[in-house]
Amino acid sequence: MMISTRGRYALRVMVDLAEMATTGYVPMRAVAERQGLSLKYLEQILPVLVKNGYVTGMHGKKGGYRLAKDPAEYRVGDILRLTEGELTPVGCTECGKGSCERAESCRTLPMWNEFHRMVNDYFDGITLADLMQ
Amino acid sequence: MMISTRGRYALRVMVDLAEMATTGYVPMRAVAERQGLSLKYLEQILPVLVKNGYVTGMHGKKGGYRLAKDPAEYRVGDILRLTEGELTPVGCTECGKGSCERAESCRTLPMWNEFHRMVNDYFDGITLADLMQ
DNA sequence: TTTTTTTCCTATCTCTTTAGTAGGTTTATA
DNA sequence: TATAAACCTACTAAAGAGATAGGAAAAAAA
Repeated sequence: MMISTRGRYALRVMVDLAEMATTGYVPMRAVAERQGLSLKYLEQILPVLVKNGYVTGMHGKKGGYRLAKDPAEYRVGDILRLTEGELTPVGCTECGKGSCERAESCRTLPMWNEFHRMVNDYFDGITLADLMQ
Repeated sequence: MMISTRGRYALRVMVDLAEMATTGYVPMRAVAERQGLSLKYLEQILPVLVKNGYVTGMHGKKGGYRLAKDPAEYRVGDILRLTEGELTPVGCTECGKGSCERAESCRTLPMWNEFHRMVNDYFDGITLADLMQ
């Protein structure tokens, strides 16, 4: 299983925030309840999104979260890469470095590289706006 | 990481067997050495391929393995599904059953389903023959 | 100024998977 | 009968998945 709950939940949260955009700051407690997810688990995922400027977090009473940009500005690929770590479906294509010394002669590597590209392209072609409504 | 060493090694072994086709039965010891893989680990993977008629195993001296069919007859997808278990990149699309009760209203599920289909189609479109030479 | 409500931070835990190692049994050839 | 191979089964160490838990900091309301 390549995409874990971290990335999937992050995505569901962000779509939820997108759909509740008019309501100002949305407390995560409400999102967790609507989505049937563990609040404590989500609290662990969200600071990453805040730090990278994807959502804005507001402390205290009347606080919560809201999207920092227009839903159409978010690529699903970016959100997944942020929450899951690099989207690397195969060990061979570990980001950047050619980790395998057999790379030159390997019969299967080109296939993995193409797959890696395909996966990232797929998710980069979808925005939060596409997932809404 | 979605595709583990089991499936990747199985594939490399089968391509190796395909390229050594003229040599009769090829002992796994030789394949392991050429590919730089643990013999003991491969010995654990190969019986599955034999049981499903992908390769033929021959006991004893002068024994070894060889492909049961023409390289063009093997789809990479089939080999991976056999050695890895179902190719399910996302928990939501667990084979057959709609495991999630939120399926109806889920904003992200269609994307995961489409992704699941894409992954399987990709690997089903490649044969062992495509990987050779 | 105190209470409440929220984000945020960090530690811990259980279960499963991954990637092997290890040792022995069976089978066929020389 | 010796040898070389497939085959079978158990074990293990490390990592990752999917949380739970407890509390600190901050901001608004009372």
